[in-house]
Amino acid sequence: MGTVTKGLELLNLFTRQRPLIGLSDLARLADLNKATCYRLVTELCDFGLVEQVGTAREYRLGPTVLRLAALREAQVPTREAAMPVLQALAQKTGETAHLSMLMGGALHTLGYAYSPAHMTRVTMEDAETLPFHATSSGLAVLAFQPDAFRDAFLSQPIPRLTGRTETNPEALRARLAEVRSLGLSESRGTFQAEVHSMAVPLFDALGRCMGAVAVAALAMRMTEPQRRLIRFALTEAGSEITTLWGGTLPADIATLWRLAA
Amino acid sequence: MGTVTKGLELLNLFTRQRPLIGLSDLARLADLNKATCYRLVTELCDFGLVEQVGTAREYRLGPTVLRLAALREAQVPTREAAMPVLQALAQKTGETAHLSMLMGGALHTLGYAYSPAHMTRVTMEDAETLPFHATSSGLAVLAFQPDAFRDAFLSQPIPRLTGRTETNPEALRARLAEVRSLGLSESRGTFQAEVHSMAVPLFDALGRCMGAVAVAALAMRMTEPQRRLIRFALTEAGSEITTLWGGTLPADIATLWRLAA
DNA sequence: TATTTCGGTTTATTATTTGAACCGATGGTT
DNA sequence: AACCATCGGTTCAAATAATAAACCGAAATA
Repeated sequence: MGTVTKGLELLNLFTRQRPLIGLSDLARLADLNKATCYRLVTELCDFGLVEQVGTAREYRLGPTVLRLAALREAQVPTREAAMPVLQALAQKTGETAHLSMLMGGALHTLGYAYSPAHMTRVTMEDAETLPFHATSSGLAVLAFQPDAFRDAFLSQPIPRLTGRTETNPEALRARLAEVRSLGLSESRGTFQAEVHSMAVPLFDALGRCMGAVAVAALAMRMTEPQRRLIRFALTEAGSEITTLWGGTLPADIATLWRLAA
Repeated sequence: MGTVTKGLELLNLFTRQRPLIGLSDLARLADLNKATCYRLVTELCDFGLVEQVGTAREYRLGPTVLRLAALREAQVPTREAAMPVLQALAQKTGETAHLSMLMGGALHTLGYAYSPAHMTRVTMEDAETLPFHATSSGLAVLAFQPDAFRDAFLSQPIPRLTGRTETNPEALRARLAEVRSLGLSESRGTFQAEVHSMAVPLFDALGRCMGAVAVAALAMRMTEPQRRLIRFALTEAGSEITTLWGGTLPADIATLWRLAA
């Protein structure tokens, strides 16, 4: 592994649950020598990707990430462009709509929109990491990745997150084949017990799957007519966002979606 | 210079004017061997900080920056917290309000707000780099940096940007002393010929200057009464944002601002 | 068709990274 | 108050990873 990667991996240790990390913790979490870790985190600090805060001298993500994000959105308005579609999707379905994207090999929440239709709803957090095997978005994306990527993921240990999480690699392989044949994925309580969701993949200009749009609802509201409605709204939103991103829907997916509608 | 820094410096080559860069260009711009550059940019790609686009295989900033920015804002709502103050400032002064922050040793635009009061206005771009010597924000921030930082900047060649730009290091040193004694800075056509602006510094919890708020107007509208109004609104906004950021206004600055009002 | 430049790869040489030991400071515990 | 563990940070010889030049086929450019 290159030194740059080692340094960048440090950034991944900062999460919503653990926003502040001291030097020793950082070294332990990253499995690095403390001196090495110090040198790396100092370089990240100099660049502003990380900053040191308060008297405890703990580290956290720095302001430079905001600048880079502003530059990125100015050039490729990924999030901004998709948000209106997401809001419309939440509106049409009366449930939580959700956009995720592959970032550095993992799937992360890019944005979401709620519907005021019900007093109970599935809530989301930006930048959250989504497990490939236990979410509809994860399945939708994993199904359309190159074989090598899928194989690499399925050969790792797969954690059970709820009583219904599928953890058998071969069973998952079958589910992914099914997702490919439908152009659409579902999860039923496999990530959070009371949540059912449906998702469709999103594609870039080269036909690579880059992310997913999903609708998540409390299990009890996922009736058959509601699922039909969601399926229709989802495929529509999937087409729109793919287009907005300058992507092209693979012909077979387009056909599948037309049939589903 | 560490390898991580070398890799991160590549990120700084992507700007609003030059969002896409090919491998050879990247190597030339960074003054690196092509093989070295390739290895570095590949590592950035793997992490998603950079992505390769289209058939020309050019590189641009990647989606991971969005995820990091979301995490950062969730923990430290720097931008989000300051935006309402900025909007109020634009409203009160009838001119463009502008927030900048030190990021990795350079000053960058973090946000801005326009006023509808006039049909002509100073326009801004997010993430733009602001020269320390030629903008009111730059002077406000530079004035309150540690001596080593200021000396390092002033010992570099200082570019002339307009006919009125001050480029003499000693003259600049005098201006910075003046800014310190007023707690406020001004620029008159030193960055863009027709723009006058005023700025105040912002401080963090340890009393370090982290950025600036500014109001920028067309030169012809910067009358003396207007400057008084702006001075008052700016110091108010500076106090508010410093507080929102969890910072503390140095006692002497607080006194200077009270006198100015 | 000839030539340059492109993105990417290979290799021995070289310079950087690494990790154990160490430092003074801090903060509980006895 | 003495003790002990742990903190952030530093040092330096040993080990490893980064580097640069030459090279490749493909694609522009002439």
